[in-house]
Amino acid sequence: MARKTGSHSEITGPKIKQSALELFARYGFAAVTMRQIAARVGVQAGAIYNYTPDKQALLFDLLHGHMADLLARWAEEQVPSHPVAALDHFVAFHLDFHIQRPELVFISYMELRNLTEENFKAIEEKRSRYEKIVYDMILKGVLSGDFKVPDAKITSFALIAMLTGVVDWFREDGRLSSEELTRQYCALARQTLGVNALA
Amino acid sequence: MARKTGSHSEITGPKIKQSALELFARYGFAAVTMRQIAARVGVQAGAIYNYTPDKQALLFDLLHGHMADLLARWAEEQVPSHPVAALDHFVAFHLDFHIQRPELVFISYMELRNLTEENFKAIEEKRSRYEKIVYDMILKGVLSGDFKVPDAKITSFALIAMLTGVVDWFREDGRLSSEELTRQYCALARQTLGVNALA
DNA sequence: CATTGATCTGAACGCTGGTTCAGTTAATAT
DNA sequence: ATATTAACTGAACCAGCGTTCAGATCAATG
Repeated sequence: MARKTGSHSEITGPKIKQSALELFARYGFAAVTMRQIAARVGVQAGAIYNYTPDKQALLFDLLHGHMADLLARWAEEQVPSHPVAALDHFVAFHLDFHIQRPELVFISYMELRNLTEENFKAIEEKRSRYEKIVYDMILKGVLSGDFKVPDAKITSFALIAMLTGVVDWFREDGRLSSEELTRQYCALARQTLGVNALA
Repeated sequence: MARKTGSHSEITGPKIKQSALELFARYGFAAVTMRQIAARVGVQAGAIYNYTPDKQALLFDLLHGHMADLLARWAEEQVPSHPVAALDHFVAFHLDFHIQRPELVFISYMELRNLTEENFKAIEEKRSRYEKIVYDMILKGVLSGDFKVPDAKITSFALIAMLTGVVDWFREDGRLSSEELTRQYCALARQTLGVNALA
């Protein structure tokens, strides 16, 4: 047998990406085999090579696509000019974006070390761009006097870690709705940045 | 050749653990081979099996030892009774402990999924114990009126994520001393928990 | 209906993985 | 000195790895 009825490039291609994502997230890049991915797609291992040059490219495409998507989405956002409103807006955006893609968030942190050096640099560059967005936002609020923080750089790291850490425990069907989650974290983020804090 | 001059069980044993730790942290459990570990120790792969039943046990011992150490150290601490002082104490303890073991912290998060089910449960149980300590601390402060937080459970996760995230970027020889770091994070943690916040 | 090209199979390639073990060596005890 | 044993080597085992490719199959085209 070869080529099953109804199989198309437009179906198999995305299915491979999706299967790779799920398996990488669950077992880790190094622990996942091409045959496992193929089995999940319903195809033999060799067929994958019609869609990707190798296993490494499969990982890189996922991570690179994720970061590109993140930056593109943020670029589309209409960010309020007032620092506190901008913070709320960012918290809502960041949580929403990350909660919708827990697997991508997971492997984006976990599998960086399995990238070749040049692939790693490409991802790192995009990550830095995003961190700078947060840093600039905080710095603006500090300069305007709306935020009071010990150190803008540290706070930017702390804020990102705090928000991104949510994907480790948040479940759509859990105790909290995503709206409620956003509300709580907006309040928490304001406190962390010292909004309304005494001089 | 066999048994090199000066080789002893008391030396090779710890060296294997240390080498495994370093390699797991750098390349990931699944990507590291027994031969790599052995080479770093200066021994053949087979020799490792005089010290550990298999690769899985090597990982489990590292993770389990780490969590046991964390809980044991905390149990030794003299924690102030006042909630804000207790918070400062915890922040200092947590940062200090984690900064001194970045590799263990790293693999404790990364490699959980490479544990067998029962090994995973053993680690998870200890992790929950630690999280409960933080949760209880926060709850006490909320009840006493010293902390103002949107949700004690969420805040405990956020606080841990914020603090533990430090190992991703902190370097002993960087811009910040560890004392300075602790000071900054004590201030940040107080803000996050709403110390001195308006009703 | 015949042909073509995209899609996939199935088997193979060379290699490396974790693990085992008979045998060798060096430290210790007698 | 000799015997004993803990510590280690070196080779082997087999299963499984990523990847390749000649050939089979199906969908689409003219």
